[in-house]
Amino acid sequence: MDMSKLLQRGDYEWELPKQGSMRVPGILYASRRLIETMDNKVLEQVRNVATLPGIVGASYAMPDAHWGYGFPIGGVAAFDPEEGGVVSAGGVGFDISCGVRLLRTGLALNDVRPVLPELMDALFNTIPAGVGSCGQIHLNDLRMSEMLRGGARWSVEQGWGRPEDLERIEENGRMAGARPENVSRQARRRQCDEMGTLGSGNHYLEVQYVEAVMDREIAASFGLRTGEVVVSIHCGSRGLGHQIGTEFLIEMAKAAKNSGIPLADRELACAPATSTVGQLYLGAMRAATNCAFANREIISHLARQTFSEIMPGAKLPLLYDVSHNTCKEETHLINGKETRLLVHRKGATRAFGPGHSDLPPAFRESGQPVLIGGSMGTASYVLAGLAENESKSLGSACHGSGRAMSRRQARRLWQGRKVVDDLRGHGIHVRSPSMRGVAEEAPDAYKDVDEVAKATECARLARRVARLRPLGVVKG
DNA sequence: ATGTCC
Repeated sequence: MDMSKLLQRGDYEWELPKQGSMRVPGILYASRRLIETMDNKVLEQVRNVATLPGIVGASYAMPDAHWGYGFPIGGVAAFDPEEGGVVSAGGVGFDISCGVRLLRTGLALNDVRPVLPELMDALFNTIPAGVGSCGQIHLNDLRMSEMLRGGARWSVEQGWGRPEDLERIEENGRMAGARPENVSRQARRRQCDEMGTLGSGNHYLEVQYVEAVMDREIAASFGLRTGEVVVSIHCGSRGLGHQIGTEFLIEMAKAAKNSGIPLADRELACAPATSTVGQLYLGAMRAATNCAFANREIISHLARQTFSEIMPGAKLPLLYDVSHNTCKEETHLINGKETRLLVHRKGATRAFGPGHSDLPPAFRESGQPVLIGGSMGTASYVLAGLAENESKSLGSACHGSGRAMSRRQARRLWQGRKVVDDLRGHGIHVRSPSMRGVAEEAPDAYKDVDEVAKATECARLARRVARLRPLGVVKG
């Protein structure tokens, strides 16, 4: 990255000063090394987002930021609807409400290792993965609407999940304001056989163990102990979210033009939040959020069934489920005034700190679990939100290690089969329908997750709680 | 991310 455009505000904070048509400055949180290796495109996209109507505070980039569609992945931007603020489909991302959840198992590493190959085969056979994968659940139009309105609550009602999971999902597993009637026939059709499927790309189910605990008190309150096996699930709203994103990008391109919003990049397509298109998108996007919540709940149910067959008595309680591709209505303190905002987090995780009123009682003292997915061969992290991030990043943190290179570049450098064999040599069992997908997801195609997690803590966005090591991966 | 170009 061209460092000459940035002012260093702290060891882990960099400002892109307001200039030209920018309405607010850009703020990037990262170590010098992470900033240096970031694509110049990230800075350009942070700048572009800062020009959009109604943006408040700043256009933010998290330590894992990289180049995305219009908005950077690892970007946070909030807009005030009463000041002409916009909503943007590209600011949410194609995979609406993509997110991570973490299940504890109560099992020790040594109990699981002997059955690991068998366990991974069973998980791979039970949980459909890959592009266009279909599941056992088929939804007609009526049930589709119920799912889109009910989210994870609907899954639980159908018998695919447990009632006690719900308070451990953002929004209690059901996003209010969902408008199933705003979801097109095409989006519904793409989703009708895809519930309970993982999808492709960077989506996965990983069996991991707690390798190290950084904050003993919070780890204990989360029920995480060194050597315990956990399961992480990373996926989103599948074909439905993608279709909604695609359709509304077109509608928003028109809406921006009609509303006279100048776009620095056509990928920034957006509509005033109070406009017809803006409201239609919010209703559809919230329905897609419920689809993602429902999907992760069903996948958890399948994982629980599989575990109980191989490890009788294993319960797999949910620690937390949080999205990292969202636009949410939240109240934040802006210039000393409580303001209702539309907060876009694209490849960024909500990370509310201790005492936040939106958190369930279980996390009021610790702050919200922040689930950070690494790449296949490296680590994942559990962090906890910090109250001081409210004024820094509107209560947000990073979402993963972030890609360090394009998929095409990764395919040129590695062969999927060899990646699987290398990981097997490190004790990690990979199951995937696509060796091409595995090559694209090779561990070295990602940034160093340890450095990203450290920068997130040093920037005071979240506190590191535990480091997770993969044992087995089902990869889409 | 994605019925990876209806």
